[in-house]
Amino acid sequence: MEKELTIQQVAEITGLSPHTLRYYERCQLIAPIERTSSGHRRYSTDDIRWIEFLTRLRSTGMPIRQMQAYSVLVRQHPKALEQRRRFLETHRQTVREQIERLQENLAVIDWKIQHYAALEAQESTNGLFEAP
Amino acid sequence: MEKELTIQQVAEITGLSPHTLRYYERCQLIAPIERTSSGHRRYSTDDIRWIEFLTRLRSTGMPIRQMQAYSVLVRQHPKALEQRRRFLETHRQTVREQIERLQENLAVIDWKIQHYAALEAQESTNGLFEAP
DNA sequence: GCTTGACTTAGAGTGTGCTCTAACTTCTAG
DNA sequence: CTAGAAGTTAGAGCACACTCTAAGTCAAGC
Repeated sequence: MEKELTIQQVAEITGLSPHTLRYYERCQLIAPIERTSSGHRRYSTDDIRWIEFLTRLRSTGMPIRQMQAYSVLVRQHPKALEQRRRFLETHRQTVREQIERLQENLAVIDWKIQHYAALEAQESTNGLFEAP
Repeated sequence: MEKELTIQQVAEITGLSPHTLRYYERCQLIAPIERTSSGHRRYSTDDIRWIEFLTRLRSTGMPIRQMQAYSVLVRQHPKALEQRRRFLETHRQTVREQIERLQENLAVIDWKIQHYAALEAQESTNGLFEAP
């Protein structure tokens, strides 16, 4: 059940490079991964799940420092559920604000596109009148 | 009508630092700004408008390189409306995708928060049963 | 047994987008 | 007139998040 995956396989699954996977482990975003007798990493499916959640935090703009704090919290205080929840709630709020700002800016870009389209239309109409 | 603003005033209006404003000019995101006889910059309201649009592109994740390309297009080919529109349409698409990804990840974070809340509730219920 | 390719480490290097420094000039208020 | 605040430049420095290098070890197929 608990598949043991190589770093290369995990890289393919998660979309992170082996370099980045090792880097995340060094930064303590990931707990020390199991090793074979020869020192090669073998990832469990739980590890994959954790890495996948990490990448969600990352791609919602959470800095490495904060991810570190959360990772340490999860590993060292597994029973501090409320603290974890609060941490995620805070992040959720920043993500919501991020989305809102993006939508505002998107609206302005939309408006500009409309504006250009209108100018283009006007231009071609003028063309018609100018060349009877 | 055309107010002439100092770099400090523009910094306050736009939220960019004077350093960043000079940097943007060096990178050709901004056309060379008018100068007083002594060489100090004086920004026009049109300059402000342009800078404000730039910051929208920036905060929707457009890299400086692309902003450069767009700026040069606007300045050097003021009549290439269709090209500008296409450029913005392309960017609009990437912003939409960005928002979508954020919303997906937000949903997962939401789910986790719910999950923690449920565990917390369960814990306190157990507490009730354990201490009659 | 040997080759080829994947894995290991510590540490250096890279790209992006600012951000600051130093040395100097200029403006402004008293 | 002068102090000090604000402006100028070229270029150096910084924070972040990777990304790569070098030198070596290990594993799998022939």
